[in-house]
Amino acid sequence: MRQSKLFTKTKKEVPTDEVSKNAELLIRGGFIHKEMAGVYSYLPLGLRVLKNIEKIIREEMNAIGGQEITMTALQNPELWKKTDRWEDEKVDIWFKTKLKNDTEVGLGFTHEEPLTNIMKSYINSYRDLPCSVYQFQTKFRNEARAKSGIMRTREFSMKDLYSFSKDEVEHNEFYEKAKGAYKNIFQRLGIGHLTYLTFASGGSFSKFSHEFQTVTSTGEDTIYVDENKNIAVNKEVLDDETLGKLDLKREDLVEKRAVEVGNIFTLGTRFSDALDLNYQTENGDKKPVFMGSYGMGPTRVMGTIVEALADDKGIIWPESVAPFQVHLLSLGESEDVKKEADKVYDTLRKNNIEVLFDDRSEVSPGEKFADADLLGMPFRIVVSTRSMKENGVEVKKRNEEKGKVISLEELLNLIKNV
RNA sequence: CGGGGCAUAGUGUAACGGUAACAUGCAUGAUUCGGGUUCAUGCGACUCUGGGUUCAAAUCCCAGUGCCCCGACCA
Repeated sequence: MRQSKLFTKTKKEVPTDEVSKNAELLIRGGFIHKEMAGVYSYLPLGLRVLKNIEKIIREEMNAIGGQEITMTALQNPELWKKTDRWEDEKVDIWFKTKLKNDTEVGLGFTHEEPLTNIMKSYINSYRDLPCSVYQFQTKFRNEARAKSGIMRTREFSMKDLYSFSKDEVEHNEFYEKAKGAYKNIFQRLGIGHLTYLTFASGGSFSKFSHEFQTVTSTGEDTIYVDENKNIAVNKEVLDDETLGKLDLKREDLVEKRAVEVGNIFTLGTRFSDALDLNYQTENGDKKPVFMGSYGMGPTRVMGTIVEALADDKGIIWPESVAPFQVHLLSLGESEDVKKEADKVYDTLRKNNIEVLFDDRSEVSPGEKFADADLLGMPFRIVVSTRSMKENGVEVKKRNEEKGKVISLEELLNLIKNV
C-alpha cells in the first residue's frame, strides 16, 4: 500500500475529548474514527489489525473443533423471556427497538439464547455431542458509561463460542481445551507475557469463571497475581476460602491493574433447561445439554495491545497483528532514491511481505520518521542516499533504537524468519 | 445511575461585556531533504442548542444536549 494513496492521515494534535492512550494513538494514527461516545468506526489500518486478530482467534477456535457461524444482531424477545433475561430490570444494558408493527426486538449483547435455540434443531442424541460453535459478531451494550477509548464501548466486535456437552465431565474436558486455546491466542497476539489466567466470579451461572487479564496500568480490574504459579485472582472473589481452594498464599500475591481480554464460563444447564435443549442418552433417558461460553473481544484486544505495548512515540504492534509488516520510507527527492525505493517495494511485495510504502514527496524525513513511530509497524526500512551509498537498505525494528544497513537479500531473510 | 469538569475554524488553544486571535491543517509559490525544515500569500467559525439579562454576550444567568473523568454497574 502506497501511503500517498492511503486516505487516512496522521495528526499531530491529540484529540481533546479522549484521554486514554489507546484512543489517542489510534485516532492520531488514523486507525479508528469516533462516531460518538463508545462508538468507533474502523478505518483501513485499524481494520487490518482487527482482521489479523480475528484470524488468530479463528485458527485457535477451529483447532479445538469450533465451527464458525454468524447469528443475527436482532433478537426475538420470546427466547429471552424464557430465560428471564428480557426485562430491563434483569438486564439493564439492552438496546431495544420496534418493528413497524410495534413488535419489540432487541440488539444482541450476547448470544446464548439464539444459539441454544438453533441447536435444538440439531442436537437430539448423545451421538451429536460434544460440539462447539462460535461467531464473530457485533454486540450492542447500552453501557451507562462508555470509557477508555475502544476498551469499553456500546458497539463492539466479539468472538463468542458456546460448547455443548453431555455432562459436566465432558464439559470440563472441553473447558480445559478452550483454556489452552486462549493461552495460545494471547501468546500469538504478543501479550501472552502480560496475560494471566484469573479466577473470577461465575456471575449467576457458577461459582467461578476464568478471566484472562492483561496487565496494564490503565486496566479496569484489580487482580492479585502469583507470579511463580502464573495465575491470578480477581479482587472480586479474593477471600481466604478462595485462596485455600486454589492453594494460594496471600503473601505470594502482587496487586496489579489489568484489562479483561477474555472470559470463559461454565453455564451448566441454565439455558438448556430454560429453552429445552435436551438429548437422549444411550439408554433412552432424556438429559439437558451441559453448556459453556467463551468470549473474547477483538476490538478490546486491539486497544489492550496499544495500551500495553506503546511507548511515548506511538504504537508498537506485534508482528502477528500489525497492519503491515514493513513500513518502507523513501527519503528525499533524489530520483535515484525514488527508483530504488520503488524497487524495494516491488521486491517485498513479490515475496508476499505486506508493506506500507511512504512514497509521499514533499514530506520531510523527520515527519516520515515520526509517522513511522506513531503507526508502529514492526520493521522500518529506509531508502535514502545514505543507505544507497552503503549499497543496501536500512532496517530498524520499532522497538530498537538504531538501525543497520543490510542488503535486500538479508532483509528478506530477516523478515521471513520472524 | 450518583458526583465533577469541559464545549470557540478540520485539529489544538486564546480573547475585560464592545468588529473573534494564534498554532496546526489545507491551498499556492519558493526553500530544505536523516527526527514533525524555513519563509511568503491565501482558505477556513452563525463561538453546541434554546431562552434570559444588557444599548451591546464567545464572555453573565437559566435550561437542554454532547463529550471527558471519578464512582456504581459490567451475564
